[in-house]
Amino acid sequence: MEPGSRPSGPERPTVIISAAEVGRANRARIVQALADRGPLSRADLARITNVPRATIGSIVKSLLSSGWLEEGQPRPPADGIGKPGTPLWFGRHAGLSGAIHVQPRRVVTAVVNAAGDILSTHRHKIPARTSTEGVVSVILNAAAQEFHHDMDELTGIGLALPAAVDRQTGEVMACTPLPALVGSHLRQRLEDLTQVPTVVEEDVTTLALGQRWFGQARGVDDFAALQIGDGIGAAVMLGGHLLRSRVGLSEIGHTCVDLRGQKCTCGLIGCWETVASNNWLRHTARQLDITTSPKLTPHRLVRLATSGDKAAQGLADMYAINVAVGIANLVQFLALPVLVLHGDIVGGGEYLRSRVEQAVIARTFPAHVSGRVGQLEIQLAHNDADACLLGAAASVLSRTLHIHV
Amino acid sequence: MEPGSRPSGPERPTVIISAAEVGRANRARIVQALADRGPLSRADLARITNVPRATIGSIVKSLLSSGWLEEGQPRPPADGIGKPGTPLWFGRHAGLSGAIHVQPRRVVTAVVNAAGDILSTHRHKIPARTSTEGVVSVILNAAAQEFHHDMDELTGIGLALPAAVDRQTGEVMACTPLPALVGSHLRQRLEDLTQVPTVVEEDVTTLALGQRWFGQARGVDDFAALQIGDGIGAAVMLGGHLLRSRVGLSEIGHTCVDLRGQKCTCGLIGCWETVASNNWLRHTARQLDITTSPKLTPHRLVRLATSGDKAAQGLADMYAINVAVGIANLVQFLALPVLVLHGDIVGGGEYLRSRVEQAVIARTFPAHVSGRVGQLEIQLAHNDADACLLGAAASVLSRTLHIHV
DNA sequence: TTGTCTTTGTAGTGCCCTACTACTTAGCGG
DNA sequence: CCGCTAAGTAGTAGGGCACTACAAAGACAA
Repeated sequence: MEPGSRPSGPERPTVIISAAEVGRANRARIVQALADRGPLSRADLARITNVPRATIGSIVKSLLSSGWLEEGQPRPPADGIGKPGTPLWFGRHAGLSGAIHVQPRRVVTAVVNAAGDILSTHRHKIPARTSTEGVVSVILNAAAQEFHHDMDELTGIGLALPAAVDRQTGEVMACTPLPALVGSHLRQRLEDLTQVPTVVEEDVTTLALGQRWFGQARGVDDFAALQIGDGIGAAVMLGGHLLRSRVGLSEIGHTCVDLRGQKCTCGLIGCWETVASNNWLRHTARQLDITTSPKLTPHRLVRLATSGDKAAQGLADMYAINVAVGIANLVQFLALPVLVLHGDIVGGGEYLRSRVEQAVIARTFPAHVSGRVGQLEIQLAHNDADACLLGAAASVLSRTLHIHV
Repeated sequence: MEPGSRPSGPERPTVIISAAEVGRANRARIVQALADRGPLSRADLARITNVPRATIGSIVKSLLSSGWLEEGQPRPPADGIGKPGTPLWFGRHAGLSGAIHVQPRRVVTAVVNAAGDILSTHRHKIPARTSTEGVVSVILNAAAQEFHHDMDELTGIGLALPAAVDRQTGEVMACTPLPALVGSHLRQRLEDLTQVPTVVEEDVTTLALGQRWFGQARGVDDFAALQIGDGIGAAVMLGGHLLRSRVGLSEIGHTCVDLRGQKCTCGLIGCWETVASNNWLRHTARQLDITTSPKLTPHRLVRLATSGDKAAQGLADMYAINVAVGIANLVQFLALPVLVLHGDIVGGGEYLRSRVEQAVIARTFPAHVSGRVGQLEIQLAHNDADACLLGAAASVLSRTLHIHV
């Protein structure tokens, strides 16, 4: 092959690793190993990483002196033989992140440590129909109040937005619930205010990071977090890394599952969202003469179904199948063994979860589901309320620690 | 968050980076930078990597002495000012890989260097209806013949199979065209024969690697290679890494695009393959009374269409749309800017390609297609014939060089 | 109480690798 | 021949892990 003209991809700069970066990367790995597995002694870490204890000792020493880790009370080994190891765990003020979760009607802020403890949190209302400046000032004020105590301790601030975010600049590209946020230079303004590095992420992305660092997917390298409600979003981790293109948006809710289906609000045909969103649920409920006084949600649907309403049971089954179709596509494509559900669908509880799981299994090859992989697990998020907040903190950790050497 | 019980994911071992690994990784990055961009001087490399020239000098020195790189004739810089740089490029016998491409009816072998030059190649027939032992012995003999000259120079052997392969063991899990290969311990037997480390990959995976190292996607970090013919397969690179779950198969051809569609041979409903495979093409042609004496292929279909056959034109449009639906899903999900097509569809030429591209654009959001991303590009593979062979070699390079530090 | 066994944590040295500075080499043009 | 620019190279410094040997801490038995 002649070394002639080449296609000019948007080039990722080639990186040469220096000794100092090795140190940073190794410290980060120790931190992540602890986050994944809980408190461990130096000897435990040495076994896991397959390096001499002395090496771990020196890495840990720097983490201890910088305040990331603390030594616990020595604990005798399981078989009672040998010197007790000293468990290492995060200090209460280690790896502090500022977390901001912007929702359509309010802003929630928190300070979170590396162990995932929420040290403080507050809520702030966003007035309806507010200008860009109005929304931004609510967010900035919320940040100023929440963070002013620990401002110099914060390693970073994470911002979870219900919006499409440009990965390079952090700029909001599109935001249905709060259109005012588009082009608001939010990251820059937060950094100007706080002097703390700030990372802006789409909310569903933070869900995956939050589950990975602090939640049900701790230590799990291959899984997806899905948010299913008014719309559908997903973030996938594969090999411990988020799936994200250098540029452009992930719109799994607008992938086609129904060639000859309904036209979606986005203009395309047969999007997954056209058959598995709250809108579909309400529209179909009306067609089936299922009426609930407030707007129908998966939660209310399941209440009806479990109270014996046949039509509601039928609708719940259809909804489960429609949700499952998109999930099954994800599983067929990427062979993900774990999926964590967030959003309104969580209100459907075990009733809905089991039906979705069965439907996904029915729509995927057995190889992914049984055999060596173990069971395919579809889980409901345990902490759906705080998930984005923890996720925002997790994105700070990922940013600071994941030296992708 | 209390460090209590954790889910036990199939754990990726935590790795600590040593100084020696830094050296290997940096040498690998220099090699890849050259493969991506063509011959470069040390100073060029230093600019690209943003490190001092002296550092590059020392890295290059070891690559020169180990025979990977050679110095070319010094070439004066573009503006004629300053000392001419010495271009570095792969030696003709640098990074030799053995490549084996197993097809349903034959085995093709080759020796390929790091520049992607095929130094020698041969074909061997596989007799019809052969036992496991029969197929294996054809492959082993082919390897023995092709490689016995350069056996100790080979950095590895790459094997591209039309089969689902277990990522950990290299064992064939399923193989429709050659069922005899299942459980044949092919990798082990090749390694026993040659004493050279061997990597076994599904053919479509090697296509992506081949395009990345030697083909149209050189230097491109985000793209997909698709094989569209009797079935549909895809391999995706994101951020320069292959998308692959730790375990389990990627079956994008069996993702659902048609909720209420036909039953697929795999047992699921509305798989992409049910509307975009050669089988669909032939079945629909019969329904439309389009007849060709031998079996219909995209190539023959386009010949009919361009010769004025209205029915064939209509069928080609439908085929393009059906192919586009699945590609559009991929683009919506992962925002891939480049897609390279392999397989029978390549026979459809520009006529078919442009129709597929238009249909994909019509089924994706403008954001991915225009704007900062640049145009969405759907390309036909230029070297479809040798693609898997080069891909097999590329998978060896990826394996030997991609120290995922 | 003491010695043995096992395991944990730590010095201290050596090696690998990149960063940095200063120098040599090489071509061009006046 | 000199000045200018850029490429390539010693040689030293420093960061960081590997390795070996050793001290420390508990369990247990003589």
